[in-house]
Amino acid sequence: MSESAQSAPRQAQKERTRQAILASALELSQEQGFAQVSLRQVSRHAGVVPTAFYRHFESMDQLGLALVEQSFSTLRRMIRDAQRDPQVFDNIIDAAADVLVEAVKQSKAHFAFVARERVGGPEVVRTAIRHELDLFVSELAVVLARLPNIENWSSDDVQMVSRLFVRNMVSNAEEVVEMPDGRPDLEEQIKEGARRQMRLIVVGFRDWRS
Amino acid sequence: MSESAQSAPRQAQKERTRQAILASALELSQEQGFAQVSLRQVSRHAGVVPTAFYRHFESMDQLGLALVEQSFSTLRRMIRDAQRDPQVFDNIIDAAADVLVEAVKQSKAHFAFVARERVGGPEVVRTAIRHELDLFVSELAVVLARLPNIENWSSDDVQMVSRLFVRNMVSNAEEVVEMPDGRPDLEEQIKEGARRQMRLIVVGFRDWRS
DNA sequence: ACTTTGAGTGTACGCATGTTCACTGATTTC
DNA sequence: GAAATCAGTGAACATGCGTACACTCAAAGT
Repeated sequence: MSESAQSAPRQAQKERTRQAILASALELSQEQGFAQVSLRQVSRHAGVVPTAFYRHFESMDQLGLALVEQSFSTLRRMIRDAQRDPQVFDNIIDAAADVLVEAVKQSKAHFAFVARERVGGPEVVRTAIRHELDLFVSELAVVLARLPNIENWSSDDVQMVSRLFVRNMVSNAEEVVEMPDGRPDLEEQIKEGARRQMRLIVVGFRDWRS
Repeated sequence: MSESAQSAPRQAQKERTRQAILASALELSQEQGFAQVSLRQVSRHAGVVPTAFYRHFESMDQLGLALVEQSFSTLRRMIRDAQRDPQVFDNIIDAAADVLVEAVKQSKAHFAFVARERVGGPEVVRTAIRHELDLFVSELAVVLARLPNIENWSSDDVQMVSRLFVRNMVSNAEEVVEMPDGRPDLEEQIKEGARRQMRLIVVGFRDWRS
């Protein structure tokens, strides 16, 4: 390597290439789905020869798993931030809707990846995503269980609400992702939809348990 | 053609081959997703030489669209039958849960196809599925609007409930599809989950509108 | 009877793919 | 400053792909 970053320490340059490969795979996946992206396409797009790919990932499957990890670390940061937000205690629903739409907007590509590959990806990737989503449901349940109106619910009920919330999140992420660019009005509409659906879940639950 | 069906009338034999191609594509899609299935794989599996494929479909995309059509005709038959069932008037929710699980079990492959290719398929297929699902939401809304407890709701509300029901149907179809074979206990669990979620939607809606 | 039609065949082509191997040369290690 | 390391190179391969083309030979049309 002599032109793009001459004096980069070796490890840093390697990491940069690794990120270029990850970013390329993520971008190419958006157009055709991860499973249709070839090792050569990714390498080409990352500005690297196909054989160099193997210095970073054993196979395309491993690349896929790395993308799953990256995507969920984004998601986890989102829930951790939301937990610190005092507004969440007053009004989970509006907060969640805001956070969701904002997070999806910020890292659209990662959400798109999860939504798409959850059902459409190679089997190892699908399995990994399912596992991460299950974990995420449990983590969200912990957050929800601390909330004022919920603290005396059974843990099964909390788990179910959490599952419904996550399912909703995935559905709405799908919608935001499939949304044509430059239509912020639609985005507001989706956010409003998400809000109403979450309210529905909470209201329905409260009434049914009484 | 001389061995497999010597004296078949020409048109009938053609139709039979066409169905073999459709069935092959459906089966192969389950393992790898439709987009990874090649024209040659389908032809091979259908017992036909690759070039013969073109006598039936212009391209793999067209095959995909034919599968979408086939899948939704299954779905439509299901809703039409359910509409005749008097039980539906008494208890939409249990009826819907039964019908859903039963229908999915009967034509698992078609539901799997829709659930998978809705987000993971080639763009033309995705678009077609979205369109069909939108239509289906509207059709279901018509059915729902006739129901006793719903007849005085606004049509917007009915449309939204219908959308939530269909979203739920897709989600649950995904679960049934991803379900390991020979575990009827899980199936009952999914059915119960679907029932609870639909009840949630109806209860939530009723209470919020008052 | 004889001609036309058209579903299915077989060969052949150019192209993209995943993986192999021996290599280069700057950075790191000593 | 010599030696070792290792990210990235470039040529070569076998394989599977979509499609073009000329073909066969029963069934359908006359």
